Amino acid sequence: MSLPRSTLSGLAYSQLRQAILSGRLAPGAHVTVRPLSEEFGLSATPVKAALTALEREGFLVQHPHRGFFVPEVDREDMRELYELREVLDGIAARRVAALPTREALVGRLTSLVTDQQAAVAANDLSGYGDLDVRFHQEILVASGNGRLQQVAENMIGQLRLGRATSARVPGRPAAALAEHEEIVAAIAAGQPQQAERLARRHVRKSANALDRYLSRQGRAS
Amino acid sequence: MSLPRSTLSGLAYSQLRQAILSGRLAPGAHVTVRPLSEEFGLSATPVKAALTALEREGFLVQHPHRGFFVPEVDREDMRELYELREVLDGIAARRVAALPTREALVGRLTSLVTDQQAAVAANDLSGYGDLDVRFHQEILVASGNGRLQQVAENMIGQLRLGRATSARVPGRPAAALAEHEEIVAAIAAGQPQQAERLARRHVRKSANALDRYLSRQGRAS
DNA sequence: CACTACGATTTTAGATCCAATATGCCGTAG
DNA sequence: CTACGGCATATTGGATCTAAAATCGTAGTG
Repeated sequence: MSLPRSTLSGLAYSQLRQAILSGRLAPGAHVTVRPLSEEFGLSATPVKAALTALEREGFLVQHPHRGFFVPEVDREDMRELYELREVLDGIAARRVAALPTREALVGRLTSLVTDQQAAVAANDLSGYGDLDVRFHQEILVASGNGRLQQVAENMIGQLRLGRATSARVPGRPAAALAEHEEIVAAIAAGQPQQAERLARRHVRKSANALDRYLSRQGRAS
Repeated sequence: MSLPRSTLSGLAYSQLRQAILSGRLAPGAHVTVRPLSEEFGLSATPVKAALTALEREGFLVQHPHRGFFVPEVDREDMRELYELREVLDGIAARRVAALPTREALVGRLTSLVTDQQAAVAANDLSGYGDLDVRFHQEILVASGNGRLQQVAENMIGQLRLGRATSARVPGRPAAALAEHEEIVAAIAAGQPQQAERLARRHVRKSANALDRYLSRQGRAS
């Protein structure tokens, strides 16, 4: 949930969020007010408001009287985040599989899966990553539970702070794609329990693949 | 006079949060800055910071250029909140049932269940309600997932905004108590799957009981 | 040469001030 | 009697300014 765009605070909020998620403000960086207010052409007040809002969402951490820092998401944090995503994505899949009006959603998901196949075939990792995020977002939005959507998207955002993504793991995109197909099939068939089970397994497998990959990388370096 | 050892914003935050959750600031109320800053003996700045923080957590809603209002939690909101709580409490129960060090937790939970039996026997609804919150909080804290704890406690807080609680439903406390005992037994026995299943069913039953009760009340009025 | 104490600088936290916007009331016209 | 429009008021959103806390560099001492 973002602050209203009509206010300057809202403007500073979205700019800052973008800067953090894009990595322009690197994890560990000390975010100070004055350079930002100069960059945005604003005074300190709306920038501070944006900083406190982002702190509440986990995109910044605050040390009293020292300021705001971009958090460093370590493997333990990733474990926490994936553990939450597992159940959140699971309940979202369960819900949409029970929707009488899920026809249009299934169409959009099928189309996204097709695009994902093309991206995997072309070895376009970054493109696949974007499509993957959109796939999960479609399901979250369609779940009709605004709070669920908000919390899950926040977790996805925090995961992006740890620059590592499971799409980087060799062979993972192809496997994830097959799991996406299974999930869509369960949703289309109207099988809530199955959809939840598959969605949870999908997230769990992504988490495990990434974790194993990072541990290999850690030993290699 | 002793200055607050933390920040004044933090002071205003906890005071305000308390005022909202206790119902002193009723749902629908327009929360304005100046009366609060006078009541707390602070200037506007820390009060505004507290308001924006509470807005991010769902304890206030903001209309641009109009201000902050205490949200009215309707039955649809309660459905959303309980749906989330179901999976959050479920994963927490699953985690603690897999902990090798769950002995102390089981002791605390057993003691809480005993107190709950006393409260139910004495027909002390408010006392039971507090013990119920503490029961679920113990499990969340012990889960070791800080983000899970934070999100789940936020949902519990938002549920408290809807003044209705399942503890008010005739017969529900006794039933919930029995479910608590089952959950503790599954945790003590080290059965993660069973613990998750029972915790989810427990939340679902509370939600259903409350929803049916409210629909009866709605018709009666 | 290392360590500590002190002071200058930076930066946050808070207070106060100002402008822009929404609301509510009242009078007037239809 | 109702609907519309403008004026007065209240309240937010934002800017500026001050004070306090932390950091960093430097100099002096053991």
